[in-house]
Amino acid sequence: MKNKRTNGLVNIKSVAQHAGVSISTVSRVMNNTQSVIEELRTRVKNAIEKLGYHPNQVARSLRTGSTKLIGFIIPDITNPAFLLMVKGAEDFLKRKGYAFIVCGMDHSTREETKLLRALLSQSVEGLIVTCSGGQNSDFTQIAESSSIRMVFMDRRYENMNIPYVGVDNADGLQKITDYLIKNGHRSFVYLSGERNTSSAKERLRGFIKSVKEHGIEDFQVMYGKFTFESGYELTRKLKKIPDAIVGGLE
Amino acid sequence: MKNKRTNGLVNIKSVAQHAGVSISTVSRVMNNTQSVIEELRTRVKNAIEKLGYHPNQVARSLRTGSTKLIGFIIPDITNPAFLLMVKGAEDFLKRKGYAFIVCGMDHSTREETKLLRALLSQSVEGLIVTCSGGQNSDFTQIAESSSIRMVFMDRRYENMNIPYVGVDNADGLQKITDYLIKNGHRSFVYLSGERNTSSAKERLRGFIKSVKEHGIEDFQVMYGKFTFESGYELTRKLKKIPDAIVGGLE
DNA sequence: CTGAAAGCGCTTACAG
DNA sequence: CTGAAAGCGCTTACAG
Repeated sequence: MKNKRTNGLVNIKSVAQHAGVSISTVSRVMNNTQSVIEELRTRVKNAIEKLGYHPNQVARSLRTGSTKLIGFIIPDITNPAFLLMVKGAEDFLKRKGYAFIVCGMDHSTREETKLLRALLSQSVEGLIVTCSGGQNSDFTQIAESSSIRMVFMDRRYENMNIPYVGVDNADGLQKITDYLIKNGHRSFVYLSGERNTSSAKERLRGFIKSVKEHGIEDFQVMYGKFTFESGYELTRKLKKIPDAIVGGLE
Repeated sequence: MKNKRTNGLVNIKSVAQHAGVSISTVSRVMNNTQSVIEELRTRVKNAIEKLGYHPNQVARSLRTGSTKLIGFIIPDITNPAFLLMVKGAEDFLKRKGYAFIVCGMDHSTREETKLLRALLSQSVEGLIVTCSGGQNSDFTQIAESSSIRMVFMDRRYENMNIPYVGVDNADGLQKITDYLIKNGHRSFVYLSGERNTSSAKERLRGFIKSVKEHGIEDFQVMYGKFTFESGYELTRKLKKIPDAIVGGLE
């Protein structure tokens, strides 16, 4: 009943023998893919139950090409902001029978490329990516030549023709800044996250648009990272206190 | 060059044809598992490079029984405390060529069992588990009959003969409480996390041991969850303010 | 409705 | 050193 190669899982053959049917029949009962007469069906079900059989998903994947595996690539696995987005997807896809490979690449473009390769080797069926920076030509090339299904989340590589899900960063920051100006603030400091990420660029664009439209000239842009610590450090460097500080951080 | 079943990945056969060798030779070059004469070796390497070949990990897994996949089961994927532990393991195992399936079970025992089943089906080679509560008989039974390699992290099921990595909760809380008593505090409120988890029990034990040893009788234990919010709510319920509040939370 | 057979893409004894 | 063949555990045409 135990087998080293398969983590001790019983295989379809042993179920078939135990039930006195062919493996085809066992497969049909499991997947409900063709009708099987009641008699055999119950024998198979009993055997499955008795042996504690669970189908080997690796073999199934190889055969069907469907791994039921989705890969996530995010900048930092310990940042709750990213994990909340992952959880949203997880709650939905778990019900569809998918499992997840979540990988952090520590904001590293090289690591990002390595992860893409690793996840492709694992034959993930789809990939959700919050990318590391402004561009990554290796990543782009590999992804495009692989025909993997993929979607960007929160940040994207703009030169790639890949679907993207994210908030309207530019509009959000513009509205925030409009609001501050409407309330009488006239001098600004803007704190930006990693300057080459799409989200940082879009947010800055919204801020700039607002101050320009209102003819504000007293503003300064500071670049840091998408962390609380970075916001703290940047503000400590301030020479003079502005009317308002706008944070385009995470 | 593209193939629907394999996400567009080139297979070993096409590499072999392109290089004019057998697939055995391609495999040997890739895995460096047997010597191959220079001439063939370079032809294979060129073919691999040119076609952008990456071996299908699913097929390799089925053959070798080694999926290079480690599963994590943690109570909540959005809680940084758990993710920091995951990251520690990740940093190490990534260098060994392993990928990760991280799953949150929302503190649900039923979900925990489902995840175990799913991860076994995916043929993970090992499992790292921070468990949901004090016991889960389905979980125990499935795990034990599967011979999966497994280790508990931070919390464990005490009735299982499985390795466990965690801090010495009892000793820690005892020292904290000793310290407070030494500094003159005489009345205590103890805030506990989910009362049936091993970590909550151990911590409470350390606290109790300390107060008993010092003959302190003015203490009260309150049960909540391992969250900041829970700590807040519990303290709001306090009728009178003690000398010290001891938090056995995360 | 059922079973025997082919095949998914690899690795690895086996024979030469 | 190399290739042809078996086999990992499934699914799915194919024949009956």
